[in-house]
Amino acid sequence: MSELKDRPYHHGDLRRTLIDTALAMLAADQNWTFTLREVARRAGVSHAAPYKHFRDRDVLLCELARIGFARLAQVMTTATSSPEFSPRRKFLEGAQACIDFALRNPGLYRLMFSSDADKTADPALHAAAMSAFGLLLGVLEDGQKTGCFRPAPIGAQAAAGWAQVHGLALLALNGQLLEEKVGAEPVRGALDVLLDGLCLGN
Amino acid sequence: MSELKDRPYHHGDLRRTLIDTALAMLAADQNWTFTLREVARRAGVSHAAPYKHFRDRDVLLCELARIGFARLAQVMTTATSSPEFSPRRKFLEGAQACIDFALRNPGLYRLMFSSDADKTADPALHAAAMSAFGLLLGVLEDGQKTGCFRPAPIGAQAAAGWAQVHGLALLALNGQLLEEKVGAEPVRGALDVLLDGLCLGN
DNA sequence: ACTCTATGTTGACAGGCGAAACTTTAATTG
DNA sequence: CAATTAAAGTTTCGCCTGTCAACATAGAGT
Repeated sequence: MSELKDRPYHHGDLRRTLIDTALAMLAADQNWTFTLREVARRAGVSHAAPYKHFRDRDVLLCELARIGFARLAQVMTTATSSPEFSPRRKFLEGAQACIDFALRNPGLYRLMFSSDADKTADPALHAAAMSAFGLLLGVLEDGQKTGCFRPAPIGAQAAAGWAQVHGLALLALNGQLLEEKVGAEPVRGALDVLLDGLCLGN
Repeated sequence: MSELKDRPYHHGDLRRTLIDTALAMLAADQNWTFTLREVARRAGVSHAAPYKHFRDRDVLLCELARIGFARLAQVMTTATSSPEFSPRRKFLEGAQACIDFALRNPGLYRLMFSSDADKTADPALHAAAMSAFGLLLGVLEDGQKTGCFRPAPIGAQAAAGWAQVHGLALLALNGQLLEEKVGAEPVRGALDVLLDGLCLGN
């Protein structure tokens, strides 16, 4: 590779480099069969060096997932931040943003929702995941208050929205939304179907 | 274990035994990190024996996934077969059956929808997955014909239903449908929300 | 200046995948 | 019915991974 051999013995910020390298690998690989040794190799560092920064592989995975949720929350926030959007529009934009994120970061998205990243073990990861969920709840509450959404139990609506978006993302990721089975714009179409169930007056 | 040492050199039906053993492991493990050697060990056979029946690990995985889809299609079929069910009821029963299946067979369900079981590589697997999808399409077509469901593009409705059910199943599997976040009966509630979007007259 | 400690390195071990070479058994066939 | 052949299991091997332990180095703090 292009790694200079004259790198000083101490890397400087290996922790960050490892994270960045792993994120790059996740971005490049649809596969996401991500080995710690490979990360070390690409970072130009010995195979055991990562253990000075992460107790074991799962800790690194958790950290990556946490970063993923933070990024996801950010893109969803910006997608839904426009104040003149109707709740319906906000829901749509947020959902699309989430699914786009999944398609742009397939490996990372899979990791975030895989059971490998044990959310119960890492409070920071759990919090990051919850912040994305909080955005959804906010949109729903807002929509109910303004009379745009039906006054159904908000938990049910949240479960429906979350499941729908997550399900669409995974199906899209796996290439299972083929046009001959599901039409030309399945994501948009499916979200419209769900929104008909969320919204009043149609 | 209880394996008799006087097993004849030839196992008899190792292929079937391997599949059954692997299924049992999937049923027992939430984890589903399933090693071929462990299967061989539990089947009381040397670690290379499986290769006489499956070219590599992925082939066995594909076969397991295929069986999973066949079973899923069966439980969904029986759940929706009652002729006096309304389309709405049929959808609900089919969806619940699918989610119940996922909860009863977490490892198998995860495998079925993981990218490890590459559906494009195995036509039989693809066909099995499609047969489950066909059930959904049938219910939707029926519902539209009888005027129970809205006359929206059926691909969009199918994508919505599929994504919703799959998403709910995965979230439930990951234990992410906690009551304080999402209410007491999130699955039923979420399905009702979606059905409001599918059905006419409400 | 000298030590201490965080950070890297090398080497080792267990365990997994998969290939090759070998052995045993069952089936086919002259 | 005996002999050959092919199927099904076994052992051995190389290469990979995660993880640990022992050692090396350099930068920080007294």
